[in-house]
Formats: sequence, structure tokens, C-alpha cells
Amino acid sequence: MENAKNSLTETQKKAARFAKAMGHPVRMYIIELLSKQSCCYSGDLSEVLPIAKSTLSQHLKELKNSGLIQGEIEPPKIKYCLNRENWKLAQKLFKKFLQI
Amino acid sequence: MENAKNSLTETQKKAARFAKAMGHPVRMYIIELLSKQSCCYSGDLSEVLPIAKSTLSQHLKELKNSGLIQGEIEPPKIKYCLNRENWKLAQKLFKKFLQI
DNA sequence: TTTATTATTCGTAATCTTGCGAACAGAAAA
DNA sequence: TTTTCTGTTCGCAAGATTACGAATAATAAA
Repeated sequence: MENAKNSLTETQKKAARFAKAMGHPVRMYIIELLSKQSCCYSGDLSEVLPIAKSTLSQHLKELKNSGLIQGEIEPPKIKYCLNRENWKLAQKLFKKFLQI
Repeated sequence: MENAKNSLTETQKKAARFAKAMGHPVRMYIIELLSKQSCCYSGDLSEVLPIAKSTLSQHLKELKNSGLIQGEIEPPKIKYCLNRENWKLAQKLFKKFLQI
């Protein structure tokens, strides 16, 4: 007999993962910026955001772990961009869940 | 002199608040359900979701606090629906941030 | 080689989240 | 009145998140 409580789909889990990553004002700021200007550096963000650099790094890491962004080493800086593939997936999933 | 670090807009904060509320598979499930069938009861969810009733109540409370859903007393049950006004706002904000 | 630049990771603390079962509350039914 | 039904709130524990400054790493510049 199947357990009746296998209700949560992978799609819901994936969408929730993206939503969680966007669930902080700083990370929403970064996401919005990257959706507009293609890439940025941690230093650019640090100048503008009211948090310590180490905290910013943690938020960038969180966004990387969710798959929404990626970092490319460009010594001595790191260039951050949206992960285009996952970005498209996020758009698709949010369209679905928000019925946009 | 203005502090240069007033970078986080109310819009970003509001969008992050909605995203955070959707940032759990169970809550995403509820949101998806309500976007399709207009309303539901806690008991309906409890039969399907693999969590304790008290935990479900907490998730419903979280969604209520975010403004995405609302509960209407219909003794002895409580009928949950999307909060249409905030739902529209969420759609608008996610369109903006995800460039959908 | 030494110094400067950029950004991460480490260590720590405070707070928030998620989960459960038990206890409780309100209304309806017996 | 007592019981039943539905769902919340309480109390607690484990773990995740957010934040900071200090220490570290990697490369470029002097």
C-alpha cells in the first residue's frame, strides 16, 4: 500500500527552494540587480548594502547554493551573474505557481 | 549628508516577505492549491500532508502573517482562501523581479 | 619579496524556523 | 451537561539563519 502522504512534488520543492533564496531583502536586491545589469562584483554590492562584507558573502553563497546565481573568478574579483538556466526554470515555476 | 546605504526599497522588502512565505514546500503546496480551487480547510490539508496538525497550523499562520492567505471562521471549521488583494500584489512584484 | 586588493571562510552569538505531542478553545451534537 | 469535532496555541528541542569582526587565501602591484 502506498503512503497517501507523498503529496509534495519535486516541482513544489524546487519552487520553494528558489522562493526561500529570494526570501531576504538583500538577496532580492541582488537578484533584481542581476536581472537588470547582467553581472556585478561583491564590492559593488558592499558599497551600497548596509551589511558587513562577510554577511554579504553568506548571502551570495546562499544564492549560489540555490542555483539562481553563479560566480566567475576574475582575479582579484569575482564576477556574479544569474545562472541563466535556473533563472529560466524559476521564471517558469513562478509563472505556474502564481498563475501569471 | 544622507547615508548612502538606504538601498533596500520597501518593494524589495515586501517581495522578499512574500518569497519567504512561499519558501517551504508545504506552504508552496497550499499556495498552489488555493490558486486553483479558491478555498480549503485545514483538515483537507492535514489528510494529505505528511506533517502533524500543529505544524500545519504554524504554516497556515505563517501564510496568514505574510498576507497571502486569510481564514474565515465557519464553525466548526476555518475556511482558508487566498487574500486576493495581496495575491495580486505578489503577482505584480514577482513579475517585476523575475521579469516575467 | 613585501604590500595592497578583493572577497571568502572561521568562530561566535543571537534569533528564527520547523517539528512534535499535549493541552486548550469554541461550537455543534447527543 | 457531556461529548465530539475542528483546529489552534503551548512548551519544548533541534537545527537553520543572520550578523559581526578576525583571520585567511589568492592574485596583482610595488
